[in-house]
This record gives sequence, structure tokens and C-alpha cells, in this order.
Amino acid sequence: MATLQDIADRLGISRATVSRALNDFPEVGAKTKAKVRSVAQELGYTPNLTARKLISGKSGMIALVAQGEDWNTVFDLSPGSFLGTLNQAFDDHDLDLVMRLATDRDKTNLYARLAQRSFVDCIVINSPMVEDERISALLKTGAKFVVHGRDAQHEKYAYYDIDNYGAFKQATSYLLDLGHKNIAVFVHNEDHAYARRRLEGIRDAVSSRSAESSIAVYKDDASTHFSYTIAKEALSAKTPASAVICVDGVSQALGVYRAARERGLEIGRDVSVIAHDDVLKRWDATKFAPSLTVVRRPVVDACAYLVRAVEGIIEGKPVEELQFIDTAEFIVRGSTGVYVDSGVQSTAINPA
Amino acid sequence: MATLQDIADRLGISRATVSRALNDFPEVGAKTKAKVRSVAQELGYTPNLTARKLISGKSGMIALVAQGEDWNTVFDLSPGSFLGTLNQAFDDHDLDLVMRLATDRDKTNLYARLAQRSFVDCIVINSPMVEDERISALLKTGAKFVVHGRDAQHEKYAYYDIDNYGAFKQATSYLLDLGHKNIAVFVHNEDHAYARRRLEGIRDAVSSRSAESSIAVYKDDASTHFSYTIAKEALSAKTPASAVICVDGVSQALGVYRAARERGLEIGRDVSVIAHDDVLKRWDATKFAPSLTVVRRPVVDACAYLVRAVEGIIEGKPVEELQFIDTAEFIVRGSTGVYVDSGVQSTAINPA
DNA sequence: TTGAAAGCGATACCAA
DNA sequence: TTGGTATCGCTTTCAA
Repeated sequence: MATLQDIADRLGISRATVSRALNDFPEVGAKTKAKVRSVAQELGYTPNLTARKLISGKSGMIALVAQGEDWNTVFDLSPGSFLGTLNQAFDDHDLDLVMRLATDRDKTNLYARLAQRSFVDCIVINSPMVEDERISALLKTGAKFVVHGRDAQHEKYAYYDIDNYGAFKQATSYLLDLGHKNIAVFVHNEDHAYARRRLEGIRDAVSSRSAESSIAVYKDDASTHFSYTIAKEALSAKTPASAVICVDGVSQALGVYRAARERGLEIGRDVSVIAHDDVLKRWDATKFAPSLTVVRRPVVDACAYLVRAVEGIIEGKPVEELQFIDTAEFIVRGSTGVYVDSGVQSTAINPA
Repeated sequence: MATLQDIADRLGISRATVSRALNDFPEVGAKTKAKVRSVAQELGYTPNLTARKLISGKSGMIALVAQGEDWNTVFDLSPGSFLGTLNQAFDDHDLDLVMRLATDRDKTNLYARLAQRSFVDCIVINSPMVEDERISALLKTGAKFVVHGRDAQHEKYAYYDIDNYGAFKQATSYLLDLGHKNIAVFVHNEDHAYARRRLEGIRDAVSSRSAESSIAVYKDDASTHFSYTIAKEALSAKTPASAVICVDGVSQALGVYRAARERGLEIGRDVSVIAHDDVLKRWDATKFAPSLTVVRRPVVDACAYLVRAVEGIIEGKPVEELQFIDTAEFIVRGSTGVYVDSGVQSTAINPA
């Protein structure tokens, strides 16, 4: 529990000098610095972040606040490996990322407390809803925050998002080009801003074509064994889907693969599948058989942008300079192929 | 950004009185309190936790620090629903739980910084190793911490643990009583203290019997599709296992069920399975077919104990009073039955 | 290059 | 019941 004063007493100098020495101020002489550092080491000194925060306003701690009843819910949307990368990115900039679960009870209250008066320098929230009250609350209190994703209601805040609309429009166009006419769309919750935008992209792609193609949206409550239940439905409908778009993530594709297998349908030939790639370690899109065509968020870039936005917010930059919309990659693999009439065998354009 | 002083100025009283009023001290009169509260409300006052922490030493924040490269690794050991319950328990005691991922780079350094000098009042770590350097580091710095689990090397710290040894000894005895002689044991990492203790319980149960029963331990690196690979091995060995104990969790049992099904073996009759129940929402032991016999940690109790230990540590109680070892329930369900000779059909003692 | 001293915003003790 | 004041540990002018 050594303090600056302890070091100062030991060396017979003032605590101001000790502070400057430890913070590597240029005016302090090399030998003074060395002496101070060695005593600091010896006493096991570590700066008291609380005192530092009180005077300088900075603690170096960032909070990621996730909304949900338990962490499983959160992780369904934002997988652990992403959070690991994010953690790393903050680490590299000497920022400590802590995570806080906000249950529905807290809702806006917690955010205000955390950001306005608490120890963290900035808070990060993710997966906003189309109309997100957390963002409203944070804006009202003048808190420092960054959003991973973007709602549809507010404008003046820092965010990083991908072009969900464009990416899913492109993916859908690709399916239409392959000749698919009945496309099933699986979605957990349309009130998530990202889901809404992806659906818009899908719908616009379809309606921009003159051909009589159509989509059927299936709600998927995330507890139905990786969308298996709705996949069975979609594949056995009166006009069965020849292609499925999984809006939320690759885990949904597991159910489609299983349902297709059970009906004797071959993925990539009889049924095409596209999913959003959440970069889950356990379900790697490239390990699917056949490998899965995906729309992918560039994870490392995303993390770098988020860190940049957080640093910008801390420095007080205008939010207009901290709004990033990235393009998502569309990666064609083996799970998509040209449409073939049901019952008719045909060669697919899959890679071997 | 109103401060105590702002409220005091407004009312023409001292900031000491305002502080007492807001903290509901008995000596402050009812009407003074009312006036103070109304002005506080009006100005949107919220206490500055940083200042409070500096003087009182308390912020009301607790950090759960988990070791692992990413959160997936962590969640494999400590599932999200448990953390949700824990979060709730701290909430109920007006404590904020934040989570921090510690990668191997940080290791002991982070713990020292976080606990000794930082904003949190206490830190919680979980799943300690048999010899855990985090505990060493925390003890050395005199930090306030609580362990979920218990290592085998240190003594004087607060913890909550279940009787892993006793529970798995009981479970193994049960299998032996049913006549099983070749028992396979699946384990991720024997260096985890809980795994070590469970294995000891299993071994002691076996060696306390005169009969010639034996166990075979299979290492399971958690990436092998829910232990399917080692399950195939265990069931097709020269002397195949008639019973499997999954040390780490119910997800391992998925692989056993699959491997058994593939070999035409019936779980609960040809192969008995016991797992530790990690209370994963997605893989509920009662939803297995047949339902899974488990050793179970009482989750709600565990959380309550952990909160109690944290509060005790904050109040400065001696750690000896904050060491809890709970019994784990052994719940017999349909996945365990009397041993039958291979090839011989027999009625099992399963519930219908 | 260094030291003295003024805060940061609360809490807590001692007087009144 | 209230006010004045020291304090928590640090950063940051202002002087020397």
C-alpha cells in the first residue's frame, strides 16, 4: 500500500517530483527518475487509480454493458471469441475492458450511474434495438459512450457498424442470380437494428427484380435447437424454400443442415444456405460440410475501430468524426449453388 | 454533474449535512432530509463513486476475473446461466458485478492492480488450478478476494466450494453397486482443482472395493465435439467401458450418447452415464433421452454463499469464517442402470 | 529542475 | 442537529 508520499519521504524529495518521475516527465533528470523507480519497485508501489481518476478524470477502464437476463443470451448475439479479440484490442491501448450485465430491471438507470458518475471512462453497448432506450438515456445524461451497431432513431453518437443492409442485399441478389425463387429468412428478433437492416436489404433485393421471387420470414426464438424446427417447416412448405438466409448467425445453419439431411436434400445443390458469420469458434463456417457461404464482419477491424472510437470519445472529439460504417465481406463457399428443380439432379457450381 | 456543494449552496447549509441527509443519517431532521432530497432530484445529483471510494474505501463494485484466452474458454467452465444468477445475487445486495477477462499475458499482474489499487472492493476468481498462481499473487499483495472453488496449495483465503471428492466418490460407489467393473472417466484438464478432487473421489471409491473393478481416464481437450471421439474409443476398447463418468459437465455426455447410439448401445442399459451438471440452459440434463444422472452444484446457494463471502471480506471478517464447503446433490435419473453382460439383454432399473 | 500548495468530491471526526 | 475541517492519493499549476 505504498503511496507517492512514502516514496518521497524515503528519498527526501517532494511527492510532486515523484509523480513527475513516474509519469516520465521530461524535466526530471535521469538519475532522479532511476532512483524513484527503484524505490517504487522496492516498495511495490502501484498508483491508486481512484485518486488518479478523481483528479484527472481518467481511470483507463472501459465498461462493456450488455443487456440480457443472463450471459447466454448475450453470447448468442455476440460470441466469446469476438469479445476476446476486443479485450485484446483494448489491452493493447492500455485500457481495461470490464463487462457488465444489465438485466431488464436496471435498464436505463444503470447506464446513467455507470457512465455519469462511476469509475469507467467510457461505456460500450452493443446490439442496439431499432429504437434503443439505452441510447436515449445515455444521450440525455451526456455520458461518454460508444455503440457497437447503430439504432435507427438517434444520430449524434459514436458508433461502429457494418453495412448490414448492403451486405444482405448483395447476398440475396446472389441467390436470385442463381435462380432461387423461394427464399426462407430466419431471424431471432426483428427489433434488433441489425436484423431490421438485413431484412430490408433482403427485401429490397427481391423487390428490385421483376421476376416472381419471394421471401418467407421465419421467427426463430433461439431456443429451437439451432433453428431445426423452422428449417423443417421451411423445407416442407407448400412451396418449399430452395434457399435459406440465416440473419443471426452460423448456428442457425446447423438446423438447416440437419433438416435438409433428414429430407434427403443436399446442401449446396438442393438447398442453398447463407448465414451471418459470428466467428464462433465452435461452429466455424469453413468446417461445415459443405462449407458455409457467409456475410462476415471483419472482426479485427471492428475491434480496432471500436477502440479508436472510445479513445476519441475520451479525448472529447466530436462524435461526427467517430461514426464508422464498414463493409461486410460476402464469402461464397460450398453451401450455395444454382437453383435446380425439385427432383431433378443437376451439377452444382460448388467447389470440389 | 451536480455535487454535494451545489446542493448545499442552494439551501444555504453545509455539505456535511447534505451528505448525512442523503445517506439517511438518523440525526438529520425529516424536513431537512426532504428539502435536500428534492433539490438533489431537481439538480439530477448522483454521488461520485470515485470520490466516495477514495475516502470510504468502498465503491460497491466487485470484479469477477476469469482466466482464459477468450470468453468461450471461460464459459465452457462456468456457464452463462450461472453467471446470470450470480449477477442477480450481487444486485440484490446492492453490489455491482463486473467481469474481466485475464489473458495469460496479464496473469498475476492484472490481479494485483485490480484488487490492490483499483476501484473494485473485492475480486472473485473461479476454477482455480491445483496450484494456482493467481491465489499466490493475491495473497502476497494482501488483496481482498474470494475464490469460487479451492486450490490445493493455500489455506488462508475465503472460498465457496462443493465437496467434489465426496460427490464423485458417491457417484462411483453407486456405479460399482450396480455391478459396473470398467468405468471410463472423461476429463478436460486434471490440473483444475475440481477435476483433481473428483478424480480422487472416483479412484478412492474404486480402490476401497475388493472386487476387480478399474477405471480408465480419457483426456478430453474440449474441442472434440462434446467428447464424441474419446467416447468411441472408450466404448470400443478391448475391455469396453460399461459406464462413463463425465467430470467436467453435461456437454461431454452428448458425445457419449452419440457414440453409444452409433454402436447400437442403449444408454441406461448397455452403458451408464453420470455427468457433472453445470446447469447449462441449452443442454438440460433432464432433457436428455434418457434423462441424465448427475452430480449437481446447488446454484442459488452457491451464489448466496459467494455474496456472503464477498461481503464478509469487505467488512474485514477473518477468512476462517468465510470458507464454505457445500455438499453436491447426486441425482439418479435414467442414464444409469445395473451392469449387464455385453450382448445379453436385460431389464434395467430405469424409471419409465 | 524542484517544492509548496490547491484542488478533485465525497466522508468522518470534533466542536459547537 | 449542524458546521468546520482534515482526509483519501494523486495531478497540476505557480514560484522559486
